[in-house]
Amino acid sequence: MTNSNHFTEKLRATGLRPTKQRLKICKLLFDRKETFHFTISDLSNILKKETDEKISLATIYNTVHSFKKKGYLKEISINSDKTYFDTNTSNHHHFVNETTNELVDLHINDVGDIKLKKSLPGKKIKSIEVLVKIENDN
Amino acid sequence: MTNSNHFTEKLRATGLRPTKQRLKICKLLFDRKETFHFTISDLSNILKKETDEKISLATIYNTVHSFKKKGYLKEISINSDKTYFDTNTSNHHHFVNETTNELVDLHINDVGDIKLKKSLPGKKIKSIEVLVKIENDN
DNA sequence: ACTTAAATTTAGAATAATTATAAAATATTT
DNA sequence: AAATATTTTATAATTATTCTAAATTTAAGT
Repeated sequence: MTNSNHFTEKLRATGLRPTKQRLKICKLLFDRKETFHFTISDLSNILKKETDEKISLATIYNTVHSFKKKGYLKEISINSDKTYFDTNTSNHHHFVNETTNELVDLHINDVGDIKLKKSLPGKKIKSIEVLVKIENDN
Repeated sequence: MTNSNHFTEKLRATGLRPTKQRLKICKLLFDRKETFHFTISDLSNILKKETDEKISLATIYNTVHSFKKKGYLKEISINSDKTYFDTNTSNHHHFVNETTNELVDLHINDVGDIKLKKSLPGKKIKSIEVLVKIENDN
């Protein structure tokens, strides 16, 4: 149960009580090598399959939002009808496949320096994000 | 009525009948120097004020979507809770002010060449969009 | 362990944005 | 002007998300 403990500590460290539901969701989201991009609906479906004791939809919303607030997740806006979350919270970019709606991470080092020749007075830059829209070759 | 005629032709040219409602919305959206960023709700509110004969919400949705389909408008995804449309349909980038949610265009020439060091086999790049998140200095 | 207080989960209601429907109005074609 | 196709409209339906308040669980104090 090393993993469980790991998440228990992670949650505690940020002031969240390690409940059954949160631990389950942590395992699902963070026990993987690859970045995971998902919608609430994706997550809900996976949980429905993988879990014997059902987690209510309200809890899934609550959990994802508190994870986001604590910095475990990032929200990404690719298209307006779906809200994606990303387990990769570092600065990075994305490919989005417009045919399939699939998302792929694009590492910050895989994009050359971005030179802005315009700036807005009185504003501070928080981040620069690149979205590469792709489609299947035909 | 040169302007009206102009829009009438524009609409006809793309197979849309120049109705009262569409002409009104055309004038509102395209009779301006600057790019206009708006949500359906913005547009609806402006129309409510500026128009004597009310345009139904369904028509506003229909019109914006057909304008988008015809390429008069671009949809932009900045944050997931608001759907913006943009009268600038050329390739360009955006600043988004995270404090105010305001959008500002960033011309394609104001961003240096973007070098991608990674590519996805079997995929064709359709566009590369940069989003610069800013906030007010303090 | 037992009690209390605070946090969390939950089902279901409420809200908000968008889409669907089908009748009435308008535009175009004949 | 009549016939046909398109568009507008009000309203209903749908969907995603948030709210609410009661029940449950967790953590802390004893």
